[in-house]
Amino acid sequence: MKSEAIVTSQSDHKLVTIRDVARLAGVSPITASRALNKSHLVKPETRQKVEAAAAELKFIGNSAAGSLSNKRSNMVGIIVPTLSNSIFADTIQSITSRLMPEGFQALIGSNEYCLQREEDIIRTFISHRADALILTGHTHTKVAEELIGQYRIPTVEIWNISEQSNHICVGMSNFQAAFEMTSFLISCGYKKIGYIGGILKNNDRSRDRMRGYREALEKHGVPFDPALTRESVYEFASGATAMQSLLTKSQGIDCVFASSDIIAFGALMECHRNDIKIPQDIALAGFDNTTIGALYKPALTTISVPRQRIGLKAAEITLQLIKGENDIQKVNDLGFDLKVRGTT
Amino acid sequence: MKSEAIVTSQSDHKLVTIRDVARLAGVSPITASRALNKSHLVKPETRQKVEAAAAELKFIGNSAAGSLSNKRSNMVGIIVPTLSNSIFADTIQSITSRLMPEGFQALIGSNEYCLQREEDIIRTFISHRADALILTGHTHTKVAEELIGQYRIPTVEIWNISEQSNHICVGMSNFQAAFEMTSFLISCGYKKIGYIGGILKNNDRSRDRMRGYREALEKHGVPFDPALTRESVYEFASGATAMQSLLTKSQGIDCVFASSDIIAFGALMECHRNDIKIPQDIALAGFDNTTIGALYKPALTTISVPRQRIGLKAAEITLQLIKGENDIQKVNDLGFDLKVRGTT
DNA sequence: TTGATTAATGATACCGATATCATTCAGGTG
DNA sequence: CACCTGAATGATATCGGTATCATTAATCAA
Repeated sequence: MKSEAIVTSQSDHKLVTIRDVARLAGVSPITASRALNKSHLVKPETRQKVEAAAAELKFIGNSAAGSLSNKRSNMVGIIVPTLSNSIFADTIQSITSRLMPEGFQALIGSNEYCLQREEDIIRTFISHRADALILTGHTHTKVAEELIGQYRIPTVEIWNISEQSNHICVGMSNFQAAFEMTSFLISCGYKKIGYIGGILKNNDRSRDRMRGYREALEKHGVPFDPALTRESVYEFASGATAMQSLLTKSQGIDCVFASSDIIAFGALMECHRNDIKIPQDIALAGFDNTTIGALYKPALTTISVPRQRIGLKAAEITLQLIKGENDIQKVNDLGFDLKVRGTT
Repeated sequence: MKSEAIVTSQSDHKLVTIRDVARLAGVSPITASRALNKSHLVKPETRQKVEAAAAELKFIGNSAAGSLSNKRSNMVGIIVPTLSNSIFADTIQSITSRLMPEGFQALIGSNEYCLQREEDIIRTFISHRADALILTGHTHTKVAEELIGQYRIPTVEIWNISEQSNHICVGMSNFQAAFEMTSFLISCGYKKIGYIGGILKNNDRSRDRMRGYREALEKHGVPFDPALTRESVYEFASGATAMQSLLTKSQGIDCVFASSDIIAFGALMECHRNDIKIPQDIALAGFDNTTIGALYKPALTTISVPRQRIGLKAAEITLQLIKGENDIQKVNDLGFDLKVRGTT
């Protein structure tokens, strides 16, 4: 039977602390703490008493106090460019589902493709003393790198790989993938291949994909023509607009490589709208292998990126770093898959 | 000129604290604290000294210590069903963009449509002493409600509204929206209207939409026929499957109302694949007003939900609650828009 | 002139957990 | 039997901020 005082004022309310639990269990606070966290140090019988007391009081420990004392926040900061497309959401999902069971809370930030915002987010993550950071790509502000260094935050980069990076990275070669896709399109016999890429500024993934397109062309003796390229944000409508621009201003294009399925699908819609037959009138390839691209008929030729595996591996490495392990491979290439489907 | 010792061991490293800042600025720690947070309490000149010292040392305060002392974590917990579709991402985006400038960090959790997982997330949010919670919908476990009560966490519910809820809610009437859409479809002359809804279990939004569909039918004298309904998760492929099932097993359907654009678009793809003309052979309506639905030709008839405004208003109310304001409207109906477009 | 008021700053204690260093006691050893 | 060892528990200090109360000096009304 539980007696409960009716609390009239909100402010004078005291939350249950580990001392309350300890008192009810008849042990000292430290023993209670040990019983709840490092149970091998206490007698099973004691542990049960403490657990019963904690349950009875619906005790939820104050992790701020815990962090302050043991210098571990049990939080991991994750920064992605945006949440508004499911590509990064998948990665976040797999990171958190790996970290949560280990008792970590993910702090999630989106920088909206802005490095300064990323720096700000990193600053708040550090203020919360995140035990580790997971960042998208290699490109960060100088100050951000300095802060990471000064506060010694283990950091993992995802979605691109490079030997030159300051941090451990988990992903695939965006350059290589774009190179292979472009080479494939050339091998299909397409002569005038347009390109719709993401915004290049401060975005190593976009840059590497563009570079892959360009170098593949050049390797096969096709001159790179900037007039056949467009930049687009990762939105359907923007992809459609870019496609429209290519269709009107760059006559004779027989193929378009979009550096994201989102963009590609927007382009697809634009063609559909104008009764342009894919792939008969113009071929189309994407990047990322989204569900919608696979479902459309004809299905979109694309690069399959192991989004979930990137998240999982990044989480795995993060846990190792937090544990203090040092023998971790710096560049973790998880590969990609060229999915040849109906649009080429 | 800065002299910097080379730190060999990682563990003996001390982070800069406010005492270091205070020492460098020649003031006491509390004055330094005040200078950085409640600057109106110190002389401008002092503030500048402290700020200069903080900048010099690249000081980033430990918010765990701060929270512990002033009993405010400056964190707000947000739980959505999933991140894997952009609908909730938009709301999160607008919540965080309102909260960040006020100095709040969002804790984001996705329960994957599972109430028990929601309860677990709430528990970790409480352990971090989130100053407030923003939850999706009205349906939570009993324990979750108890914890929210015991720990007195101000809570806002989003994406549905109800007088019966225990909490302040911000959204629109999913029932009313589905009711109006169905009524509209009936007024168009469609005789046999199928329905593909989200999973009903533990999901008040799905239930309310289904109820809206059903009651609209009945009000117009059309008997509700369970054989014309399907449940689907919020994925393109699942919508396609449900559509396929309706097409094969429920002959004579002339219209389908899908309770989400994601589902509707999957259904659209299925029709496209089978050369079923929309809206000539069958009409189609969605819910949520996603960009892809608007872009497709014919564009999808749908319900426009003020996703960003829901987030903004929820953030606004959250801030008020944290400030201790009490005169807040309990039910905040932000309305919806019936977008009649090409598919009906 | 004096008491009152305000602005600016500081000393101390405290938030709630846990690291660290005792302490106690049972059981094993030479 | 003295000694050691390890298991279980406890006392105290500490993490890094800030609330609270105290102090000082300057301003002002009576």
